[in-house]
Amino acid sequence: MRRRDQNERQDYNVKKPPEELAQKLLAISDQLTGTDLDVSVDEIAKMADVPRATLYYYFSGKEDLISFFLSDKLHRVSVAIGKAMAGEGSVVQRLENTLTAVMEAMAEHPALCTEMPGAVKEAAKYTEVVNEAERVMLAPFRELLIEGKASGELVIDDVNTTAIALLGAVNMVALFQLVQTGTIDVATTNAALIPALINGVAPR
Amino acid sequence: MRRRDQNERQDYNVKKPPEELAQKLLAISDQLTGTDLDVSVDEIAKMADVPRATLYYYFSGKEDLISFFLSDKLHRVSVAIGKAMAGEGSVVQRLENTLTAVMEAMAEHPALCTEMPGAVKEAAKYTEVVNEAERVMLAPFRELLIEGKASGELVIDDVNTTAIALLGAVNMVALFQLVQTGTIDVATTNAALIPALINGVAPR
DNA sequence: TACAAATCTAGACACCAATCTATTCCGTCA
DNA sequence: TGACGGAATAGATTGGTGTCTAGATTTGTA
Repeated sequence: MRRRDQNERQDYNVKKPPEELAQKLLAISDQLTGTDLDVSVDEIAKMADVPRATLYYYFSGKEDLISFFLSDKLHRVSVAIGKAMAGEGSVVQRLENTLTAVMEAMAEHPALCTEMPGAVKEAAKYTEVVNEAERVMLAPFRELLIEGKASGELVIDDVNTTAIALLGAVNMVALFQLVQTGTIDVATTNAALIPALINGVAPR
Repeated sequence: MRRRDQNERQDYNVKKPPEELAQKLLAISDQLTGTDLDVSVDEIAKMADVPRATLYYYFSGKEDLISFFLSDKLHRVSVAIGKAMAGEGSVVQRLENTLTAVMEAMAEHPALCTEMPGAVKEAAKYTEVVNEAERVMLAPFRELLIEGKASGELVIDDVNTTAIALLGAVNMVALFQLVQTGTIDVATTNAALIPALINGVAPR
């Protein structure tokens, strides 16, 4: 699907979709679990009861449309994750809370864990979404790690790598759960996952 | 792209491609880094100098073709990973070696880290590949964890979840490296990643 | 209200990729 | 040797994205 190689087109949408259209689209957003390639623009148009031409009027293409959905999901979870990160408690406690919040976000919006690796892979196309994901899901980890490293509450070599590893671990575990069982059992999964991430696998 | 919903078609290839065709295909396998959607069947056909229709004669469709490539890559790395797992040293040592081997595998065959999450997501379509990935990349971790848990060399709650988390961490770190720098610096990355996974982030 | 500008939409089309269908090729065997 | 059958392939079909244009509708404003 590399049709943009020559004949460059704008990757971003010039016009912002008006509120009403945005509402209609967001209303069907949750039905789009396998958000990426399984749904045609035509289907989206039908579901939202919007002419296809209108979608192309407001969005520069399918990628832009998909980005809109993913961005929405990221926005919706950003507050919870931010709260977990900035809340009360020790750094370790907040790190645990944040891991939980991310897992909950993925449980609630499966596309976040099913599509994000694909978006990262094609970061060139999904610049916006990847940046946003970085802000919402990765930055909190990184900041906690920085804080913990500074205060001695955590022992970390490379903060950035470690943050990515944490997100990757949560993402993959969530993805497996999702594929195998259809949903994510946040409580049970986190009980197994978080200690492994915080304490490692070597005995203390 | 859901054209197979009704009118079910066989997901697997009935005929095995003859040696010559297989050779031609595997010869171009390494040029296919972004293996999944970026390459059309037509391009594969041209690269391998084979008529498109012939590919459809031997493979049940694009997915089957992609699976063929991914399986090949998995086979090629399975020995190294198996060796790391079954080699000399303590469980922790072997776990480190295995983590390194997986990272090296991804460095050598980027598709393994870029495409695997997508394949897991669509496990229904990529049954074969996912099973193979499970055997090659996940089972080694799980077995080491089981062994370590039994011997007390490791402390683990849920072996399965932890194994997935390890793979997810390696995968995501590799993916980021790949996207950001174009290659994976195995030595440097592992130096930062492995301690975090083995020892966790909390101080000892 | 009436007109103009901005916004939106229908419909047709160009293009590309995946896949199916019907044909050709070619070795074997009666 | 010629008809059968599987291997291989050319060409057509289908479905989806993205483009374009002319008209319809809404909005702003005098």
